[in-house]
Amino acid sequence: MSAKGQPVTLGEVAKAAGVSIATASRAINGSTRRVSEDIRKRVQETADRLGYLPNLSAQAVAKGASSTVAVVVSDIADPFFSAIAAGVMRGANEAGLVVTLAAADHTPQNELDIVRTFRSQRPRAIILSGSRSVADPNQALLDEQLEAFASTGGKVVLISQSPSPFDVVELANREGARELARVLVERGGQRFGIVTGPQRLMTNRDRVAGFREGLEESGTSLETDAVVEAEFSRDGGYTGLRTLLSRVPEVDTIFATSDVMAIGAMTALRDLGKTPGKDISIAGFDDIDTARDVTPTLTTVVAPLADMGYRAVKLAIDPDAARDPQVLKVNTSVIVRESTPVRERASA
Amino acid sequence: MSAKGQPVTLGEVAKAAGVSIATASRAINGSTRRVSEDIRKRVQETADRLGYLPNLSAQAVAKGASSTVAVVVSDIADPFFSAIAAGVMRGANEAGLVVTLAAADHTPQNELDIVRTFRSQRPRAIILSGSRSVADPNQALLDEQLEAFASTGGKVVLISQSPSPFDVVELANREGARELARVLVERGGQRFGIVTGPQRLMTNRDRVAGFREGLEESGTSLETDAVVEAEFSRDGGYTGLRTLLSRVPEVDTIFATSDVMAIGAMTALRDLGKTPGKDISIAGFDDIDTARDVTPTLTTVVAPLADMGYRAVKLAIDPDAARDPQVLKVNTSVIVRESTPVRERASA
DNA sequence: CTGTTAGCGCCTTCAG
DNA sequence: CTGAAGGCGCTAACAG
Repeated sequence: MSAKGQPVTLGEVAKAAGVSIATASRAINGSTRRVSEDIRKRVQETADRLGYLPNLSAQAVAKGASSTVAVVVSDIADPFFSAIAAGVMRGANEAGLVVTLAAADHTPQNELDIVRTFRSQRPRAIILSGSRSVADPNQALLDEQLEAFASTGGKVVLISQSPSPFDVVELANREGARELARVLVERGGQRFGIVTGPQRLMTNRDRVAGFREGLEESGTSLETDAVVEAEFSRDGGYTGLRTLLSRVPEVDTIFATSDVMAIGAMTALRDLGKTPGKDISIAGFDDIDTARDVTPTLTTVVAPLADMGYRAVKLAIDPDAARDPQVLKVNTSVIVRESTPVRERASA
Repeated sequence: MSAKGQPVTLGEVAKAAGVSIATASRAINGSTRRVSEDIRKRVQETADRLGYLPNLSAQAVAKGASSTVAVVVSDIADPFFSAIAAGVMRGANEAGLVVTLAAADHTPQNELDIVRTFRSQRPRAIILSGSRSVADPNQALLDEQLEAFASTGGKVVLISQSPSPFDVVELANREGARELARVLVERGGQRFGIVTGPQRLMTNRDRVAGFREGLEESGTSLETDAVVEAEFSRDGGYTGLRTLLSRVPEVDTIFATSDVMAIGAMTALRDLGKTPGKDISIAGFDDIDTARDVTPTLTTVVAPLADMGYRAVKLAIDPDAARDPQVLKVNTSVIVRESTPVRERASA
């Protein structure tokens, strides 16, 4: 259609329409469109004809505010984070915002670098998803960056754990795990084991603590060796389960602190010649899509991940910017599937 | 630390360091840093002290080129696309580029809107992933947008099918499916069935055509009713399989044109009282992570998805911008798992 | 090597 | 309601 060239500029549209550049601006992108209707139409038409598209960067410099929201995830290929990202993108889309995404790859240092780069973009908001760590040396530096961003008018939303100086969308990890424990006891579980990700991540701490509480409330308890810590991934679930079974062979019900780990654990069980959902019950946390596609289908705690992402955006663009930091607690529910059949009590 | 305020600007750094704004620019962001070492150091130090971060938007306007690469996916929660996105992000990160992402949600109209928004961002490149459709009325409009983007110096890379006026990263769908067919015949398959996504998508066309070829080369063929079309999703796989079995009950081996569909089909099989990998063999395409976590583990055609995303970025930032459009063919390989056991030939 | 001077594309007072 | 002028933060010639 056209040879190499430069994008059409607002000035060109103005000239072609026979109006000033200011009028063109008001006609096309103006917030308070106080422009006579016929001129507005004329300008709009020539803009369309010329294929004019506003330059967002230029708008951002001029207005001092961009239309971008920046999101940090640990790993976009992890269904947990991609579900959150999907929700964020839906929310951003509704608000006419552009999403920029970066993966920290489970490395605090990367997270720090990413936030720095994001700050350079002057986004409207930065959304961080991923568990908070305890005693992370980088945490102070990260908070410093976020604080600085917030102090220059940026919004920070954490999909993580409170307390925090910023808005937080917080999953009811503890409560969800507690209810799961109760359900599993009701279904006849007696000897429990846990395969968990690193305890330095609050998510894992809370889920383990909650599960313990639920057990105790049901009059059961956990043996000392029955909690195995491994990588927070499918392979971690696999190795973690083997360790667990070698230490406490007689467990009948296993809680993995994420579905991804649970799925790895189920494969490990099979490789040990045991049938998950029959020889041993197993449950996870998150309710990722795959949970209903594995065999047996996986009992788990439902976390409305996409919804959490969506709500994080809503918090981020809340017009009442000067309010106090807010905590949005997100509730969970337990869904029982085939992996945790009702079992006979040996001594009841 | 600091009260509400504006971000630190280059001008402030310059003043604090006692140099001109131009020198500060050269010292910090200058490409050809022809600045005396001691001044450079001094400027850098005061920049750090003040917490200066360059304004990317301003840089983009001034330079007339941004440091962004824009990516369109159909659905980020789909493991197929999130794997590609992961690769893109890795590549972009290596090149110091920022990634902006949008989901078209399988709707051509959305895709068009997204590309328009992306054009406004003036990204360095736009990467489109997702199959090309045949006879899509929006296709012309989309191509027009992309053409316009390219004609103003933007790079377009398609993770899709050739031919195309743009760079393409193309998966060997046809060849992969053909090899899969051969393997399945070798393992004793005799009555084949296919569950496919919409034939309007080139991806499905090619995979079905290739599978057919492979069968014919092996002296087998497909019955007329044995190809069922359904939605290109897990649920499509589920319903598609039921239709297939009701039409041709005696099939012994099924090819689903994606792993996601295959997984839905496996669940459907079980719901019909049949055991996948025993009563009926089944295979998919893509090798998403879940393929090795389902039971039985899924035989499939490996598509190096993350790698494809990575390579798409590399193509996008290829310095030799003025070269002819390039097609990067990506090879596949078949991986045999439990879902396709060797079976006895009934009549051999 | 450094500073001065123009811009980049757009928005936004401020006059008319 | 419209236009002229200044400015957003930064880079890129151009002189010294």
